[in-house]
Amino acid sequence: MSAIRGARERARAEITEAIKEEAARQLAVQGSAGLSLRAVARELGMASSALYRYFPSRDDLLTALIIDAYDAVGEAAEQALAAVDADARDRAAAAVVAGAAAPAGAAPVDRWRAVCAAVREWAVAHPHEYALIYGSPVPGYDAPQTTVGPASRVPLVLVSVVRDAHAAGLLGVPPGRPLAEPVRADAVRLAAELAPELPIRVVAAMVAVWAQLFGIVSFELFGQFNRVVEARGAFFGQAADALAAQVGLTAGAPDGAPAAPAGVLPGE
Amino acid sequence: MSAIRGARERARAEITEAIKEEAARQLAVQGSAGLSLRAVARELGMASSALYRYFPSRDDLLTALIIDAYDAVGEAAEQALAAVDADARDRAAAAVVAGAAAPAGAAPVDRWRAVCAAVREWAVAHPHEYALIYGSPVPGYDAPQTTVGPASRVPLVLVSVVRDAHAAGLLGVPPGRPLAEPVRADAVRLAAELAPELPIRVVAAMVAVWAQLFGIVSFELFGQFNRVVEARGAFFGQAADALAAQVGLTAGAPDGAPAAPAGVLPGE
DNA sequence: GTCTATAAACCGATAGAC
DNA sequence: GTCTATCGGTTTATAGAC
Repeated sequence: MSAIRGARERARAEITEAIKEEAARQLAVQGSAGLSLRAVARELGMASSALYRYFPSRDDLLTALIIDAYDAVGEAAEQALAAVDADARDRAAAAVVAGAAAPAGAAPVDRWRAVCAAVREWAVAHPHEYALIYGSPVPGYDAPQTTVGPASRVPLVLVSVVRDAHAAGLLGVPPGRPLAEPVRADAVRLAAELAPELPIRVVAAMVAVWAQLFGIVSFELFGQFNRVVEARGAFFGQAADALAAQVGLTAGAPDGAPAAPAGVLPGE
Repeated sequence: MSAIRGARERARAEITEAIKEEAARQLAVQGSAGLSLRAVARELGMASSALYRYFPSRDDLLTALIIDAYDAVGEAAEQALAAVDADARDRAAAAVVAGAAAPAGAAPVDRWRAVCAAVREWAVAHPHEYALIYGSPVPGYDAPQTTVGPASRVPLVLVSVVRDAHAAGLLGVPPGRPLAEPVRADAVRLAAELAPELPIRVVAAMVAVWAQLFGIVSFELFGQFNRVVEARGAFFGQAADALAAQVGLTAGAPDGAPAAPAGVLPGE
């Protein structure tokens, strides 16, 4: 009895997944405004009315797709961070055999770069899902509160990189003038929510950098770089480095000295 | 005879304008994908088929709207620059009476700020036109070559601010590491096209800054700043200052001296 | 140049049989 | 849970009268 309910739920989950997959495929050619329940049903060989057993309305399907997209890019960012750390630990272990320093993650700037690159790579690989979450709002659609959790995964990864750097004493002071008071107030509130130990200036800089990062990705994906920037990956890597500097992550030593040579992404 | 042709053409131009106006109004509630020739006709009290005498297809109407939007934001930027210069000249003239220096435009950073603010203000005032040109690409629509001229008005204004600063010896060296080779190649090509006298690093930085500027505007307009940034205008102003520093515009002195509180990175 | 009429589609959502 | 049938709308685009 719980067995047949299990099977039923499994079947339901499978069909739900198939619907979302087909919907995502349609998103890729029609855009979010062209997503049609009927077309999805047609392609899946079901009656359009059957879909309503899985998604009570078109907007609910859209919400599911949006959450999936946020989760996908968030997971890409998290995994990229884990991967760059694992890689660094491997190297460190090899060095320890030769008699060197302690185990740790990768250098802050390398972690930052890895996360940024992962976001861009996910976006390039899934341009329509990207447009769904970071492009023009879908007209007539209001994102429910359930999307904010998944939406904050990428920013949280970026924050964690900066927090770790700060904890390790590897975070400098971001450049720029003192914060205007209302800006400071926003940053204070954000800092209290997600990183109380970080300097307020750093928090404020992170918000700006967060928007700027996606600005570059959006310009590439939405065609603004056509006939302007050809070396997209290298350009992005350079920009990511500059963004790191803006939040106080320096390329080299704790405080001052600049370190490594030119900065192109490993994946490029 | 040429009189009646003149009248006819005037009437035609007026109706064309009315169509575009109504279409823009619809864009504001439906989004670009929901723009419908029939609805425009209905609202204008004409038969839908009559519109085809003015725009051969829906895409042509869309193209006209896109060009208008690019022109509008470009003009806003140009006028803001002219206004800030005029204002500075007024003040200078008043000072001359008191026996001070020669006439000139405003300070480079102020000009930069004015242009950035004008772009944002136009975007906030015309969110749907903004989304049309800087948001997700309209599915199934390919922008014709005729849009690239109007599209480059804003970047050209930004370039002119930097060029003037450079000519006046008021441009510093942008912070950051040396350019990776493919990025340099893009920047060299762009520099040859639109500002041969500018240092390559500055040109490269300008491209990044251009994308970042619109990244901030897009995040604000597309809802990513909801419940995150409340002091939108002040935040944007601060970010615009940081972007100015990235292209080498410093807040203060002519040449080297980092006049303002920490204009450039410590590592550079 | 504007109209009516029409073609040939499409859509979200619901009712009710099975 | 899936189906058929249907309601009540929508669209782009064209034909042909005036």
